[in-house]
Amino acid sequence: MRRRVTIRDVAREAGVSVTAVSHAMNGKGTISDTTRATVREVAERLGYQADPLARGLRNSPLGLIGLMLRPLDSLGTYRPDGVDYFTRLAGAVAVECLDREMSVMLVRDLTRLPRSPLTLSLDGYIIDDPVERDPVIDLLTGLDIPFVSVGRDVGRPEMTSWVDSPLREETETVLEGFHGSGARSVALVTGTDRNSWNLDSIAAYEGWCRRRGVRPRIARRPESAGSDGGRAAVRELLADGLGVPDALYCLTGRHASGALAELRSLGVDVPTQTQLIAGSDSEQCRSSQPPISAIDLEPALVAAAAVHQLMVRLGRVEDSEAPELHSRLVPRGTTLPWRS
Amino acid sequence: MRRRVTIRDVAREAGVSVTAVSHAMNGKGTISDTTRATVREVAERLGYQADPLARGLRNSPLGLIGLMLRPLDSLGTYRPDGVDYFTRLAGAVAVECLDREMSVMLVRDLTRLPRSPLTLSLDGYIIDDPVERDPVIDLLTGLDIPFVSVGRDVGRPEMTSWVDSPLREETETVLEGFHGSGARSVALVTGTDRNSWNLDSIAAYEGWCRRRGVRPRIARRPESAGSDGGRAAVRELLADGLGVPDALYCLTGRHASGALAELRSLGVDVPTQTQLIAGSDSEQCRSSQPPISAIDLEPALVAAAAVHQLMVRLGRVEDSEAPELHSRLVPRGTTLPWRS
DNA sequence: GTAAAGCCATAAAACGTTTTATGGTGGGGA
DNA sequence: TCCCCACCATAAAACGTTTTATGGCTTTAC
Repeated sequence: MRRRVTIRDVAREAGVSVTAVSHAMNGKGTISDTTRATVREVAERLGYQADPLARGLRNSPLGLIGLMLRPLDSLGTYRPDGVDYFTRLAGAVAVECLDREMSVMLVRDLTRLPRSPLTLSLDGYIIDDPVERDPVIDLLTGLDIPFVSVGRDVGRPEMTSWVDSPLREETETVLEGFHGSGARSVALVTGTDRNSWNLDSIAAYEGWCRRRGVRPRIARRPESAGSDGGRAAVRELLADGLGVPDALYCLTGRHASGALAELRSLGVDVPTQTQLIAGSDSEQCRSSQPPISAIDLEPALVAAAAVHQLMVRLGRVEDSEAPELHSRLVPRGTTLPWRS
Repeated sequence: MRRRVTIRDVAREAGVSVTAVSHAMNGKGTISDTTRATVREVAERLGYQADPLARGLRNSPLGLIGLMLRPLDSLGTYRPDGVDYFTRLAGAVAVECLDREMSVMLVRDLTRLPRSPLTLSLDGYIIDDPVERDPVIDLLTGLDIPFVSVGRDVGRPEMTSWVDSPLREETETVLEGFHGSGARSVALVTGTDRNSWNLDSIAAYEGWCRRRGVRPRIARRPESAGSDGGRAAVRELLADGLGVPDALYCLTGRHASGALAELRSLGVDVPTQTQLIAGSDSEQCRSSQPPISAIDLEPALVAAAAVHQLMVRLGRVEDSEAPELHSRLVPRGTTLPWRS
């Protein structure tokens, strides 16, 4: 019962050689039409499917790609409380793959040994938020494994295999929204990972400040510091002698929730005295008191775009235009009503 | 560059046989301590890792489990709009696995040929919401592949390898809540899939009605009918001559959003005339007007429990107690304030 | 002093494919 | 009649492991 149908069973049943079966099934070699038909018929009847492991041993594609969530690698745990962008992205990628007759597996940092099995045999990779000059990208490049990153590797301007949300416009939307509702002093709280998510947002913020004549106020805290990091960031900002900012843009949801708590415990009312937006929606944003206005990065769209581009690189689909990416501001209780 | 380090390379370098290397690495066979140490040292130096494909050919575990989302199989698409329980579950399972040095891949209906490659070589499976006497379970049982289901197979009372939310208590909470806020006639809208999610909820509902002396009113619509199904369910309920129910419990979020729309277009005010709760939270619930009160099934908890139990079955972990499951009612705009 | 019992190492088979190289048959051209 | 070639089919090697069977060498037991 345990035993599966092998190519030998088909060969015996069809009265031909193993080679004939292989050729008939894969359309290679030379074989007469009638033999091919017989073999295929027998294979179908027996429910034969080539064992992908045996096949993979000879370097055929497995129909399986890998997904690496780099921020979780550096975080150390794959279950950070209150962060759900990653689970949403992973689920969405999986679903995108299924619809394309492929599968996806989630993979840890490839440069950390021991690697989990199979990882070097996958057909391709999606790398979410690579760090600057990410060693994983060196590894994949060296092994000739195709990949697409979500977010640029900021240390490799020449690389083209990436997709990303329009960070610049997002930042612009947030800052202009703040400004439009009267906020003048707008501060930014970012993480410390050197990925495009942090660096591009900072650049966009600084550009906007320059154009608007606003003095930039930035606090950086490690992503791993969580809400404590957000609290500390607020204290740091308040210590610069420029007073309480009118608005705060925290890239990560956990920083935002810490920042909100700190502001309130300092007696600063949100949103009337200071408005707050998180750059990445999460459960913590939704369940804070008041719930934090946030940007929904639409991981489903990101996944669709990334998978599409990877399929192009794998030659499984022709190079059509990729789905457009855009994110969405979800106003909640930490922003004043904006003109929409 | 492309070529990986093989067991033969290690053997040559260490001056021993291939067998010796295999035994040294896997702790099997008989080998002296000194040889083992040498081999391990060489393997480490060369960065040797056994090829999982070659290894799998001999039936060793791949470190990879499969996840099947049965409702999506019957739905036909893996990307149903407005349903996010599945992506959340998939992501959470992935993350749970990573934290255990395993990987997970999402897999389509195994009984549908052609199967995607690798699927029959996986170490184990998690099957979300199996249907009654699910053929997939027959297949896995026949192949001796360990599995855990999320939700019971209602046709196999003898099966023990499952985890589930406390559906009975959930239903009880919802119905008692309705009752406590004055609702007397409480109707139920379910799907038509014969899984424990639907059937257990119905049983719990009927039991409650009996105890409370309430006349049961149930409408069933296919899950695939989406919000149109919800609209139709409401029309069906209103046609029974018992008037507008005081409260409605719709198991699926899409049915709930259709039901809400239909009620409002019929001039029934929600929540003052009829209250509404969805049994499974989703984006559609959150973005309806008004947002629909819903039960968050806490897919992260479900995933943790399921993965834990599967690891026990795989013998990768001793049989400790599994994480407790519970879900959470999220009150929004379609319920009256309840005493909490 | 011999037999039995470890101990250690290895050769070879097996896993299920794909691919390369080879062979056999029949037909057509010279 | 002979040779070459096209056409089919197959044997065998290869992929990188694990496992089984075997054998030589030391000890230990009697």
